[in-house]
Amino acid sequence: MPINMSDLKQRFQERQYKLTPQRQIVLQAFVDHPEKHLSAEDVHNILRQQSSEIGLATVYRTLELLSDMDVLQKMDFGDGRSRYEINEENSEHHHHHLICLSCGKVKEFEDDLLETLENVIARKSNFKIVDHQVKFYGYCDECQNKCAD
Amino acid sequence: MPINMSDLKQRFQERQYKLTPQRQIVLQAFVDHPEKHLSAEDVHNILRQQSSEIGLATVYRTLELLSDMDVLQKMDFGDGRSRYEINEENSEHHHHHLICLSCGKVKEFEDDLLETLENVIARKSNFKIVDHQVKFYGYCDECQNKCAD
DNA sequence: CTTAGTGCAAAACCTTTGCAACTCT
DNA sequence: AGAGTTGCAAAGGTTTTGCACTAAG
Repeated sequence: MPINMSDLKQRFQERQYKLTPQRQIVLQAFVDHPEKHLSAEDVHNILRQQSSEIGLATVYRTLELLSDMDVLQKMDFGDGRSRYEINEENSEHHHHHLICLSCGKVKEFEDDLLETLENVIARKSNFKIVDHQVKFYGYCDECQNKCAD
Repeated sequence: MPINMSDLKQRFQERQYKLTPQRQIVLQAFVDHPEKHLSAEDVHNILRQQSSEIGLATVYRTLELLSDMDVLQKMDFGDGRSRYEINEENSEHHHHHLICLSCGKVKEFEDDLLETLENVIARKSNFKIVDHQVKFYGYCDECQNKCAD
């Protein structure tokens, strides 16, 4: 269960934020599109298509707010816009992103090995790590077959 | 030795690029500022300060060109602009970036452990990895001491 | 009711592009 | 000489902001 609704309500209350319909439908867009990395415009389009009118500025403000609350995670794939995905709170299992340099698709890869690395870093450089983001660039299965680049 | 000048000349010739003074001073800015992650504007300012006039558009075009040539590596630290650093060709030893969530400083950490992970991924998901970028978010030594956040 | 949130349009940024002038090779 | 390069200004695209209006708690 990715999102706990009652817990969410509480986290809004704590900060005296209001749980408006706009904020709910933005979050719903991410629930409806798992494994996607939606940009602000993506979210805006999804909501317009389902006749849930919302201003683009509100989308931006909501994405920032949800990121600050650690409900979403902001990320960058080098395509000139920020993208977001739901932040799994049981962050026991991290996943990494495999970005294909040929077709641009982004795949995910489950892995926990980085915990080890985090510990090494914490010890060696006295840096208290709270999160990480890993991107691998390469060529996906399909593109490798198309042409041996 | 980070940059081999005669090798560089050759790589320009191969692609019929010209080794103009502008391109040289942009690259020089990175040589003069190791361990920094310069943005286009950073480079522009550095060059203006040393009275090496250059157009900002040229800086952008040069940074893109040098990235395509793998002389520089483009990266994103989430501050709304692209940053670049010299791409060590003896890429035997990778380094990761430790980004402090409090003061924003970026430290580097040398490490090779990720090779292992790359092999695991290549086997499991049939993805041919050619590069990776790892960012760790947390709190640096100084900021940990200032306040226990 | 009171405070926070929304929508719109304008502004702010970073980055790219068209084009005439220029310069490496 | 000729192809590639520069600089400037304008355009493009994403994100932020000011402000009057609206709605959640």
